[in-house]
Amino acid sequence: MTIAEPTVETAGRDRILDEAASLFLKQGYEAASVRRIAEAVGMQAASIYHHFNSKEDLLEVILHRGLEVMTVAFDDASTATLGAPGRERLAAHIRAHLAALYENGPYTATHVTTFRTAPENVRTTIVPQRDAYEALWTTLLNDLLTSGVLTPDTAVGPARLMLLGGMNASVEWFDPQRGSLDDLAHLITRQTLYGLSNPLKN
Amino acid sequence: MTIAEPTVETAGRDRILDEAASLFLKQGYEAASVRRIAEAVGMQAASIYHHFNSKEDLLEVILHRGLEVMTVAFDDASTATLGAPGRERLAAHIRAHLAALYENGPYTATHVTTFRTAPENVRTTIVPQRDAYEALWTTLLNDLLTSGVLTPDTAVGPARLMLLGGMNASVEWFDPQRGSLDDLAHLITRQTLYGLSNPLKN
DNA sequence: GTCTATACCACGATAGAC
DNA sequence: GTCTATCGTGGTATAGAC
Repeated sequence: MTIAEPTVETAGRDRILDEAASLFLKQGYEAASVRRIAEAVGMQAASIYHHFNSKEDLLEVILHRGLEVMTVAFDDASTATLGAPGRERLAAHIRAHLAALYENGPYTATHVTTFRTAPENVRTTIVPQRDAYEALWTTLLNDLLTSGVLTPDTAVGPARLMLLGGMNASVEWFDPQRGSLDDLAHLITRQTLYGLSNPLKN
Repeated sequence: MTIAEPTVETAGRDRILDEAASLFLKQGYEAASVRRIAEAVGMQAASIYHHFNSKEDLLEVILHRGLEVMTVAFDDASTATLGAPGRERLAAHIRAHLAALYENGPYTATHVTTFRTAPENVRTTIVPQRDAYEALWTTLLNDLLTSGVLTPDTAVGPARLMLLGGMNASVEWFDPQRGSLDDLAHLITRQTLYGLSNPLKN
């Protein structure tokens, strides 16, 4: 075999990122030590520093990747529902955000749970990409408002914060091993659009 | 003055709890050191250990107090709306939970943000009280379902998780200094009951 | 009840061999 | 690219004077 093996050159690096993100998600950034991360990967703590300059650097890469997963999912949902009715477009984007949280590694869930208390310089670096993701949602909701899908008196800003907050909060209780992601997406879409009130008693 | 001064004997202790809860809220439990907490109080780190056995002990007391604040607020809302219509009762309890988060010290907000990654033995100690608070909400929502305020096909379990999750997630963006708590409560109540959908286009 | 002094340990990170 | 060995720091916590 003289043909080069199709090895992914970042395999070792990605392995570290996977384990680190999982531990940051479960224990929090400060509580997860570099030694413990290295143990999970199966190497010595010092070896981590061949791939990353610092523990903060590790977190920064993970937070960026979490946002990248969300953003790609959002864009995919957008192209997949280009001419579709407003309610379907919203449903697809909700489903996409939840898929980012539960189906593409721990990066997005880790982002969502660790960003608020991350070291300030790390947060500062992440903010622009984060603003860009939120702007995507603002644009989507504004479109739905303009096209009459949402009530005219909808405050788009708070609505976006509530919707994203509610989805992200599901990491506290939703277990993708036990529940169906489609069911969760359907539930959130329905509750967001129509609420819990009994329409017969309005 | 031979009459005893009405001093609160736990003032020093409460002072420590206040500063510790604030720092746990802002930086997370692990990142906030005992030395830093002591500095905020204006004493030496060693003095903290006259009032608490350990840093974990400090966290445990704070988490318990956070739940106590929530529970008292819930019960007050219950007695205040005893004979009231279902929608008003729901509105009052939503407002009460948000008041616990933003108006009675940092305890409830700290509980909500640090419980998930708290050391396991601490979490275990807290769980029963936490379950009791969630049971209060389950009972309330079941009442509203039985009395026809909520759609008959409402899944009370997920509805409770979504509602509490959405309210708790507001700690990431709501600033009680800048926004009105009544407005927030009204917004969440309205969105929970009726959703964002334009009723004219249903 | 608060202080000074300090024990002891785990942390992030580096040096340098292989 | 991973290892062993180690450095320096800051962490929780304790001892004992005042």
